[in-house]
Amino acid sequence: MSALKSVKGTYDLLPKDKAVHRHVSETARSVAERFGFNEAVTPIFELSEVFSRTLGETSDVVTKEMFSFETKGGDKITLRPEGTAGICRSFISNGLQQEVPVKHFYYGPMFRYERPQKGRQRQFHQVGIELIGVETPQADVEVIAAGYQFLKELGFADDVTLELNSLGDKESRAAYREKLVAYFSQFEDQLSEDSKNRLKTNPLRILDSKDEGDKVLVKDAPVLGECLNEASQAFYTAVKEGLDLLGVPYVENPRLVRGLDYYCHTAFEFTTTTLGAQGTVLAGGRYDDLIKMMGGPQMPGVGWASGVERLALMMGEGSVDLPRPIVVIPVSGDQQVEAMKLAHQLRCEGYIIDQGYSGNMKKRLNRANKANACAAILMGEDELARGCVTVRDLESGEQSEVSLDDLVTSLAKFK
RNA sequence: GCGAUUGUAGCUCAGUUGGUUAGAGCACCGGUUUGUGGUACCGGUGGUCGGGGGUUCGAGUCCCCUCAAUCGCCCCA
Repeated sequence: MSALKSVKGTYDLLPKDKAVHRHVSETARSVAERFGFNEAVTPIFELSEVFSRTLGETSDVVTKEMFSFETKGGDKITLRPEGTAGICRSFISNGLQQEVPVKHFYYGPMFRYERPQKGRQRQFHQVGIELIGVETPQADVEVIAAGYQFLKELGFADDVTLELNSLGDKESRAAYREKLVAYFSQFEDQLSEDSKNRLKTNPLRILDSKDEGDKVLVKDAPVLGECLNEASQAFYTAVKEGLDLLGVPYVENPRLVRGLDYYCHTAFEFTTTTLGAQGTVLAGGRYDDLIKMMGGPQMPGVGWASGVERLALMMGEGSVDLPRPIVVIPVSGDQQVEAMKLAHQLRCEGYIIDQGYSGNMKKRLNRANKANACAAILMGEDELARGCVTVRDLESGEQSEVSLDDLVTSLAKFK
């Protein structure tokens, strides 16, 4: 009880629950591949500057959520809090501008030092895709459509809402920021403490403040859309038209902003009301200046990340079954060796075979039940003498004798 | 980082205004059944009551600290 436990914000994923997580990540991989994104794996830690230089020095992720440490050689290392920075670093390191457009899918653990809650852990998992090297809205449409298809194949088409906004290009955003700061500054003393800080660090975030007082002020705040210049306007329209064309439903949310500095133009979020405060299930946007900020070439990109734990939570415990084995049971100790040999042969033929290690037949059948086995192969002295075994269908209870020569083919229905 | 709630067996929980040896269901192990599972009945293992300190003749129960989880804020997937 007071023995060892996993550290705060981490947890053990046992096979039953992992089956659900795996279904989520495999679905993502499958959809990504159909959209032309193949899996890349980057290290789960990077030099700290990979994140601090790109996420924005004032972002919460950098100021309070990074898991950082120093190596014996004095390198400052950070466990990755998100996936995009690593993919972009890898793009630069490997000279991938030669192979543009680059389309990567990733899956793996991320780390954020924050207060754990349901659907929010210190070590958690994300799947994501990044499309690098395409500056036209076609890329945004494809990326968002892939995200929608992923959620749809998990069965969440009706549980999520796609919220869409445009942050505009650099010029538009700077103009808006100025307008916004001017507006809120007149009411500075009426703003919540949090928003007073946000006014200095990230004024856009005031727009989605949950403080009631702030909400009143936000209602009359200037809207980003008004500040979009012609090019940004056209880009946004093209994205919307593309989504309409593909039948991807969305809701425009002019107050949707991003926490990380590197986003521009398209920002989107798939949200759900079923997870309490952790409503965002898949989110992303366009990051045209990120790679340049990191010291690489000017290279546009767009992508998203999605929280595996949150989606697994939505799926529900036990919503995905573990593979069902066929169990090999020697009727008495005399058939133990034969059973082991047969189990091995069938495994080599591609069957999922379980075998008990002790106990009489009753106990072994009992365990077969608990393992959710679909069939049992009973090996008794009598039938072995005839070169046969008994195959019992554990679903129906029907059983019949099968000659060892025909066994592999007659088991096919249990595969 | 801030605020609130919770913490008794592997799991879900009971445990009166502080009072002897802390209970139940499920799960697990064994038996009824020495070649046939999921049912039923019987029996058994398992707890320093999250941890530490304090008040008291006496603490699972009251107080303080600490750890963890849950909910909300910040922020985010």
